[in-house]
This record gives sequence, C-alpha cells and structure tokens, in this order.
Amino acid sequence: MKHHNSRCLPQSSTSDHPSSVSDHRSAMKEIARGQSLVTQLRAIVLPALQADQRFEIVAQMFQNILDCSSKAITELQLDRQSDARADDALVDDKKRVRKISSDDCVKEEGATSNPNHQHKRSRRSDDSVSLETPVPHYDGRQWRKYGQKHINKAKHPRSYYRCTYRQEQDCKATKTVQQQDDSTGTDHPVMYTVVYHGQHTCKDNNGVDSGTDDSETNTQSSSDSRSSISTMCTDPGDHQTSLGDNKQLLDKSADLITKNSMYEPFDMTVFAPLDLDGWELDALLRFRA
DNA sequence: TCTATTTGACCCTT
DNA sequence: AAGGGTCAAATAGA
Repeated sequence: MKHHNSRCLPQSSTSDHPSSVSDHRSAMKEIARGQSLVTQLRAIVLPALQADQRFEIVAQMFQNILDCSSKAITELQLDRQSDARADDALVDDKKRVRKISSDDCVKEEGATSNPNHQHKRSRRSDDSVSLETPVPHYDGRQWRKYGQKHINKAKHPRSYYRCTYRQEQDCKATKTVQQQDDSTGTDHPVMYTVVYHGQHTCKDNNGVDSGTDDSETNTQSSSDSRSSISTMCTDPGDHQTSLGDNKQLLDKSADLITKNSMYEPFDMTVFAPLDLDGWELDALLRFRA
C-alpha cells in the first residue's frame, strides 16, 4: 500500500477549516504519545512473554498498533503539508530562487567542495513530530546513523538518523534522538526526545516484505544477520554509567531472547521487539523497577 | 571484505 | 558569527 504523494492529494483549504492545522498538530501529538506508550508497553510485555506461545500474536498486535498510528501520522502530515504548501509556495519560491542562483554560481564557477553538498539543511518545525520515550530506537523502523552533534546548552549530544532505505528507495525520513538533560541520576527511566522528520516512502515497514524472495537477497542484505535494526547506542558515555555492571547480564538476556525468537516461523526482524540494545534494556529495566 | 558507526569539516539558515 | 544538519573519510566490527 503506497502512501499518497502529497502532490496528488486534494488540496484541503485551510480557509475552509481554520482550525485544521492546530487540530492536526494536536492529533499528531496525541498519536505520537500513544506510540510512545505502546512502545514502552511493548518493551515490558514482550520480554515477559518470550516463552509464551502467544508471543508472536502479541508482538504482531503491537506492531499493527504502531503501524496504524504511524500511518495516521503520515496521513496527517501529508494533509498538513498540502495545506501548508499552498501557503508556503510564495515564500519557498523566494528562498528557492536565492538558493538556486547561489548554488549555480558556486557550481558553475567551480565548486569549492563536493557536488553532493547540495541539500538544504533547514527543517520546518511543522514537518516534524516529536515524542519522548525511554526507548528511542524501538519504533519498528530501521535507521542508520549519519551524524552526531553537541547541541548548544544541551548536556547530551544529538544523534541523527536516516532511513536505512534512503538510497535503495529514496526514503527521506530522518529522525534525531537526544537524551533529555534532566533524565540522568533519577529513579525514572532515562528519557529521550525523538523528532521524526519527513515520511517513510520506503516499502512497508522495513522493506523486508519486498524481499519475499529472500533466497536472492542482495549484497546489502547479506549483513542482515548482523543487524536487523541498525540503530544502537551511539552516544559515548551517555549510557555507560547506567549500563554499569548489569551490562553483561543484560546482553545475555538480550541474546537469549533473540535466540528464542530467531527460530520463529515468521520474520521477527519486522518487529525487532527483542533486538534490544544494552541501553534499551537498561531503560526497560529501569522502567520496570 | 563489507557494512555500520564515528567524527571532523563543510554548508546553510538565522 | 553562531548554531545546527549533512557529508564523507576513517575506523570498527563481524
């Protein structure tokens, strides 16, 4: 099922619905909050069900719920963008004129650097959805980290991720993950602010479904056994203290859980419910405590 | 050897 | 000029 191209969506006039933008925004926030809660719940429930026959069903149900909310957010985003696009058209066009002309000048007169540096870096805040979660990578999507930066006045660095299928399927979805400053040294779980930008245009969840002919996996998927979810704790120092002495135990647990699920008849990588990284387990255990 | 992550540099917006 | 987002070479790990 393909998402609608925003350009193909009927233009829902904001003038017809003056409150639609704020309605969309609050709706998206609520859905995102629901996603966060479901994600947290899943992190609690699935490990407890690892030896249970109902594990698969429950995992699938969780994933279906998350898929539903993801699609709802996507639809809302597309709807909002189609509204905003009309409003922004003039403004964007002005910016674009300046951008293109300056780019042309630079490139035609011999670019000083890589021609790949053609992307705009600005992000419109209304293109994004943010949520707070103790398990920032537990969203059922596959992400690849492409950068990390220290943000001004923030204790913890911000990590930048893009969809794993960006190259293969030109999926423009990105997200940033940043640990909240006030979430260390307290009893409650470490919380992260996750901001999603853009929509997934890659096929289905993880692109896995398109590989039903998995006998001829391409070269890139040859490493699938190594990582079904390519995100992991990448903030050096951020989690070391919290992982502490329990890390080995947690790793063993994760390993055991993963092995248990490895031989299930369906592809667990779709859900990746038990592909917990150390910090996710840490967050989970703190959450449960 | 291949893929993912790290990290400094570059570039753009404000 | 500062801050933030992205790139890409270097590095790590399986």
